[in-house]
Amino acid sequence: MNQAVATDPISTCTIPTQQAEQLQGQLLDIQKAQRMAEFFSSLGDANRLRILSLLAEEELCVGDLAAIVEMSESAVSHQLRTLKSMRLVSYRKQGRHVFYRLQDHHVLHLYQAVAEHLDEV
Amino acid sequence: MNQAVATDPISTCTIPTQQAEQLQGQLLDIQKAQRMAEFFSSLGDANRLRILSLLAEEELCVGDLAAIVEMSESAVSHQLRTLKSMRLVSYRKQGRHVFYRLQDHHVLHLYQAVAEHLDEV
DNA sequence: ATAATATCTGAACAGTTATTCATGTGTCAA
DNA sequence: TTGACACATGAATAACTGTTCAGATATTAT
Repeated sequence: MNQAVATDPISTCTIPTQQAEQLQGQLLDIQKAQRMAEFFSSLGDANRLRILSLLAEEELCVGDLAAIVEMSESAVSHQLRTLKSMRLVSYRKQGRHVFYRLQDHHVLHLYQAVAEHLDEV
Repeated sequence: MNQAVATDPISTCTIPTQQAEQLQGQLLDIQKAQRMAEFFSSLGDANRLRILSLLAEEELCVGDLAAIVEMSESAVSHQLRTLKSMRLVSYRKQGRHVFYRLQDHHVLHLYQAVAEHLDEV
């Protein structure tokens, strides 16, 4: 149905229009770009990274996390919420405690890769 | 000199204080956490990712980038500025054009890793 | 029940960020 | 020189984000 939509010609300055159109095909589509951006953003906060650095060692409850990173329990809870929504952490409830842990080690590898990358420079 | 600073005892709820102190040693220090957060944040914007996805293919000037991603040249220039400050892209000037390219392929690998990670779920 | 503990939640506020707009700089062509 | 083009920059505005605060929920102990 909506194939061959006549879009405006791309007004380029150095490359031919045809090449520009081809590159537009390579272009990361907006929705995926948005999802990736949200993922990276979820790692784009120092306190969330600090929390993750602890959870990389062992599972911890909110109160202990808060005590160790020296943040309010509320602030930690809010941050865990966003980490949870990005599936970076999961949790189990035990009595009145909630223990959080890394959801998988993909994240840890990413974290380590960037840590090393920044040391290089 | 400033070793053995007597800090307040950590008031934990489930783990012993001693363990909490040990974990505090494992904790990502604030300055490094901040640098890592800035790095991840620089990837935390859909338009910047889209720009990077093009530069992953080939070097491009600002005007062509703007035309392909359909943003104003000013907006693209601002974004390139932050990518440049994070050493994600570099550039060369040629006449009145400025050609940007990925600074290294570390970034590309990171980008690809996350792209795949998000496809998994 | 009541109180204390552990966590979560929503509103509010401050700080940050991305875009637009107007303007400035540098390069090329006529 | 003049004008057009490519890009950069600063200010302003709107949207977003992280924290605090007050209060809600749920669990355990008394």
